[in-house]
Amino acid sequence: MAFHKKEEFTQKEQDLANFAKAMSHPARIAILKVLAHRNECICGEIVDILPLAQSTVSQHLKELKNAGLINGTVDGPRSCYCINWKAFEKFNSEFTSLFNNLKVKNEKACC
Amino acid sequence: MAFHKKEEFTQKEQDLANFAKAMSHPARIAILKVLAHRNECICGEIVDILPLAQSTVSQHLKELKNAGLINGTVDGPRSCYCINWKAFEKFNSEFTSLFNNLKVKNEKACC
DNA sequence: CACATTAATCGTATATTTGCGATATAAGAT
DNA sequence: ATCTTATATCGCAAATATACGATTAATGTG
Repeated sequence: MAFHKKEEFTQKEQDLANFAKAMSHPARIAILKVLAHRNECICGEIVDILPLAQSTVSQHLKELKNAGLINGTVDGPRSCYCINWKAFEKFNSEFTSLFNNLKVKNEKACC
Repeated sequence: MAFHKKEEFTQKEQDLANFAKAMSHPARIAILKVLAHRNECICGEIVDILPLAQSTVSQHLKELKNAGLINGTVDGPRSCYCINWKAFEKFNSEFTSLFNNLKVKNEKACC
């Protein structure tokens, strides 16, 4: 990278990119899926489900948490995670506002 | 990575992750924005707009094209790109189907 | 034909991500 | 107090991503 130019873009562009980056690995998609399909929060069950080592899963969880996609609370020796729905709503609205307004008129563009 | 485990996940998980990866860089978000806001296809105007070298922009365009987010046609010495709206629709529906059904009942989850 | 223009590709340096085992931490159980 | 269980963190190796300049390819222009 020589010197990351990411700062040269707008904050919104960076935010969207960061959100996307958090979801840019199948393991993290799988984690989100597990979390989304439970009413209760999960802990290490994710480790059993995913084909990854415990430390790797922990790292993915940390990244999802850093990106704000999930919330996590430490409960003694075990941790509890769940989806941060507000973050997804924010992403969804920013994502669609970027594209959806223009979709109709551009549908039959040149290429 | 030692040996990429990405194949161990479902195809849908990989597809979603790939889509997200394609959007995981602010430069690529910016490119998509430019393409979305024009009725005509653009070529090297993107290079003028972005704070990146021509070769770098070309690389980002290639990644977006490989991921199927944009279409591109070579027209002599210049190239013409535009958004692949169908891909975005597919992503949007898969993305929302992953989460939206569960959103309402989980809204007030534990953490 | 020589030259300018536009964009892709190659080679390379550096940064970041992914993954794991080992270790540390924090609580409950014995 | 020691042991067990559940997780996080550290340190490292390998893979990918990011960025750029130089080069190449393709076409139009003088």
